[in-house]
Amino acid sequence: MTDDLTAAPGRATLRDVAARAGVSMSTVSRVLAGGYPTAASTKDKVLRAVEELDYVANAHARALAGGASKTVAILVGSVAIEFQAYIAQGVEEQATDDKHLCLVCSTGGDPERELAYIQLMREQGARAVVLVGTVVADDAYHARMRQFAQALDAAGSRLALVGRPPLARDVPAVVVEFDNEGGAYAATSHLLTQGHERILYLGKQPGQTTAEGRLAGHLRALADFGVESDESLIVAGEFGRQPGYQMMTARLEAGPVDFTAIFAGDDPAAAGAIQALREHGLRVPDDVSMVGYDDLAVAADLGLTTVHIPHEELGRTAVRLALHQADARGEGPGLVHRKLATQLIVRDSVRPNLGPGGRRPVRS
Amino acid sequence: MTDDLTAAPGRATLRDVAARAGVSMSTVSRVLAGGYPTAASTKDKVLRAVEELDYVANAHARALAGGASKTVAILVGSVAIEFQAYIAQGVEEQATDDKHLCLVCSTGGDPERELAYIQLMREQGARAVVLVGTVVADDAYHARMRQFAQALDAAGSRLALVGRPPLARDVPAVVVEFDNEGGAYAATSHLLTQGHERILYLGKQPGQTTAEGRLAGHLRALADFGVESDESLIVAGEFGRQPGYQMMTARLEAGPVDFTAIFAGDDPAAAGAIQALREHGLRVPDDVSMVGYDDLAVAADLGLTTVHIPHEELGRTAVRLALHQADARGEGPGLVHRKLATQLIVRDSVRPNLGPGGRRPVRS
DNA sequence: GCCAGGATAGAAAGCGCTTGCGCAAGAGTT
DNA sequence: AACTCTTGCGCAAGCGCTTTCTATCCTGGC
Repeated sequence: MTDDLTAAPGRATLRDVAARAGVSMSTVSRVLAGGYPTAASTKDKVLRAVEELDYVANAHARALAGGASKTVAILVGSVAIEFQAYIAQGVEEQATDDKHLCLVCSTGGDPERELAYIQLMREQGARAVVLVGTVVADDAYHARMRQFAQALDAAGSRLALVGRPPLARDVPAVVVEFDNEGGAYAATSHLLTQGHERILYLGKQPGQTTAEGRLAGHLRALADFGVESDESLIVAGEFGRQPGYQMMTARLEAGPVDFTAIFAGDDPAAAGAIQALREHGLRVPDDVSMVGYDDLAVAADLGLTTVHIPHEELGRTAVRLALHQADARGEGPGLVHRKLATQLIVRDSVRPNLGPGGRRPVRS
Repeated sequence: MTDDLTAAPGRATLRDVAARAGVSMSTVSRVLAGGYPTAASTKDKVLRAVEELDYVANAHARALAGGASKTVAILVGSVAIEFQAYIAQGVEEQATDDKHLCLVCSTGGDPERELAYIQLMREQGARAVVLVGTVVADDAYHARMRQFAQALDAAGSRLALVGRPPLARDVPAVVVEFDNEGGAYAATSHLLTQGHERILYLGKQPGQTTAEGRLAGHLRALADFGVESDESLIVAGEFGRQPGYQMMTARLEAGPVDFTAIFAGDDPAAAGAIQALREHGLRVPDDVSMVGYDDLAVAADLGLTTVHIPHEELGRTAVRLALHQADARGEGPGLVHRKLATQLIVRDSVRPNLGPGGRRPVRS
């Protein structure tokens, strides 16, 4: 029915097209590539032959002969993790805009697999390899990563780290971070401005740069507003819904509600905390105010005030920088470092604190 | 510091390794490929040379010479759409399990781009191309898609459709659907069993097979329980949070609350509807019961009773079937069709209806 | 009218790797 | 002791495409 042209078994090659069009392979190649003077009649014949044979170029042969391969790879823990999916989306878009193909690999958060994939991407000749998400990094991992960065660079490719700290100043790589400290400062400032002084911080994780940045911003805001920080108001735990729920539950069962607001390390943790609060008869924001971080879908659903991270822009920036390293002025030899701003998104999870011990906004 | 081995500019080739190891290229190739008798000493020399030169194979050359390319492609509307991300995750996992690389492309829901990408995947020699998500399909689109399926098949590749109806019985492709009708039947039955008879259905979309299946299941349940269906209880509109909010708001403002439960076409729509209800002073499940569909994260957050779709399994099944077509018995010539079961997930958004006009459960 | 130079197109040399084929040797076979 | 199998490895032929390097032919300029 529709197969009048897929006559030949297998797949037509450049040679077949050339034969059919009655020209040389070089000519066909040039017509297809463009940018070379070709007689209209010849071009016609070639195009017709291509059509008739349903010719499809072999990308591998092309890459082999032509050199560059035009692919960008992104290694995520999982695309099913919203945060990483957004970044992947940005990477994919920018790659497409730059006429590159996007290879996505899930590492499952396993450093071993991540390293293995980088190697694989080297084989693929990926022009850029962007790494997203957290992995526990020991020294061996760091060393190999440095080596990879070097190797990729030597091969005209580039390693890009998103949301991770730079490996070192002398390692050629693109690093795109977002402002954890600044966003947290804004969030806590918002709470303080609304009269909250006893703010519970959920999600302290020593050694995890993202978490550390947020806590630092929180503490700096406290200090700037002249509010003493209270160790008992900082609870350690991971990010995520489940941990958030557990941290909150534990805190509620361990003692009194001696805080009027909560700053959850990320939105999912906030969601979990909200559930825990509800189970203890506490409502947000009626009884307790809450702010989160990341601005994921759940934040919108819950009406949660949070800190927006320009996820897609992070991804886009990473590949843009990696692909056009010429435009990018680095800090160290080859190191290009960017930090994107975050932004406070005010919704309905914070209420002014007017109760006993509370006070009106410090300024305006 | 760590670059004692990346001495050579550019990248070491098989030839370099062979020279360094003092053997022929063929030998190196065989050692690396394995599955060929090789003297231990030779193998040692080769491996050492590989190490010393930091040799990385050229995947393109390998694909060109060896034949197969070992990549699987997935075309989604956007990985930032949770539903599709889950499926992509499944595809990625199965591809990895089968030693394939996974190429992810976002079409933005544009049929044109989708078609263009399929062509590109043909060039890449992808072993399978899985299509996810909805696109408006006109006849021309259908015709070209059929042609692509045919062409991919002829090239030893395979087209896989996830969550879409088959193109035709005679088109070689893998089709993996999930049971919309059955899931909806279960959801509505659940509502009916809880004594709800006046159920508002949100999201009628003629011509959209997914939506049609769900509505059909809903109606069949109604019929089986001897409840007359009421046209006024079926509101047309798209899936998604925004449409859900709007459908609900419009309904609420247009007339009385003459229903005790709501069946939202998908979870986001349910979330939107819940917000609209709240804005009108109605609470779920206190005032109105609600069920959704898809079992996305928001359903867990909202405690929404919904229908679970085995997203990842859909993706995995698609590539499994596409890659091992031998195991798969088809319906038509080359058509492999699977329909995965869905499952009702009961949470806290449905309350028995005991009010006037309500009645105790029909059975049990 | 003759030549420089642009427009066109072909021949051929690879890109880096896999593999069929052939050739040594050492290991078994009668 | 002559002979057939393995085992181990090198040779060389491509895989399908891009890209110099050339070879024509045609045009205008002086």
